[in-house]
Amino acid sequence: MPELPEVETIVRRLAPLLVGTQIERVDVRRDKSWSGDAELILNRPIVSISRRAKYIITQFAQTDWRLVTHLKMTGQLIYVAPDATRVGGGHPTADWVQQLPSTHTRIQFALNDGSSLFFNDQRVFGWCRVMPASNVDTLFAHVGPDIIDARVTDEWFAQQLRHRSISIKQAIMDHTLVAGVGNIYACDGLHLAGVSPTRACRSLSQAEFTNVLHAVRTVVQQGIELEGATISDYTTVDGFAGGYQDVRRVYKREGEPCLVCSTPIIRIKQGGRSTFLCPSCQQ
DNA sequence: CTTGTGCCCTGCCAGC
DNA sequence: TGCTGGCAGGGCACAA
Repeated sequence: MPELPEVETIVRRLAPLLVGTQIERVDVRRDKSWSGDAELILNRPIVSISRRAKYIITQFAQTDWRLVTHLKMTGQLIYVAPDATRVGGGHPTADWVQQLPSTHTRIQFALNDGSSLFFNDQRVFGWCRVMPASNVDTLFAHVGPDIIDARVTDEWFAQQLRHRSISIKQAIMDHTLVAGVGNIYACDGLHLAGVSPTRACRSLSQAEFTNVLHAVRTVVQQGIELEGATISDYTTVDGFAGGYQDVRRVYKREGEPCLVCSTPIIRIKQGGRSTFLCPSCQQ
């Protein structure tokens, strides 16, 4: 489940590989995963690849048309160099190369340097869209600042939530408020903060809001440093796992001991989503 | 404006 | 063994 750290990792790895190259061909293997006119972005040097919230934006020279990608839960971007080696220097095992395109490959991009980029997505929730820059602005008009953005101050964060009746967990996952936080880092952040995910926002003090904000930021930053969490489908662009899953605090650790107090982690439902918490540390 | 619900889609897995 | 129903979930449309 790619969240801000996973998408950030993908963008950091992909940018130096793709900037300056041109997309020569787009092979749409599943219509649902693509919209817009691919011709508008073909054979133009890629100028930049960036991230906003969990969206990936690719800019091309001399055009306002952008390629915007959202991986949703199971999307992957996998880069294969011209000689079919992994970016990380791993040996190109036959099975790894032959797996691409796989049954889950929805879009295949052919670059002018002979490399390929595969957009894989098991559940077909993710998408790639060609859209003008103005539509990208519209897309982000109602997306809050990234959780790691310095403009999210302690005071502003508390101000936004102080009178809300929704739970603190649902609030930090609401990307119209702050963007980039999904289930993994929301659960782990609240555990680090020692705050119950079921607490209504309006019951938190200023100190607790500050505590929660800083804790969520801490785990998100840790996720970036460890190149994301590989729990189900996420991989780095060269097909390797991230490192955050090994240090995660509560997410998908139901029944396992709390890292702080050894109480078994429990799972509850909030708004149709699973929430993991320590019933002792997070009263 | 705020909050809640259902939908999109596929593969996995527990249970029979 | 083989089938089936339930589940997972980010973002959005829509209802209340």
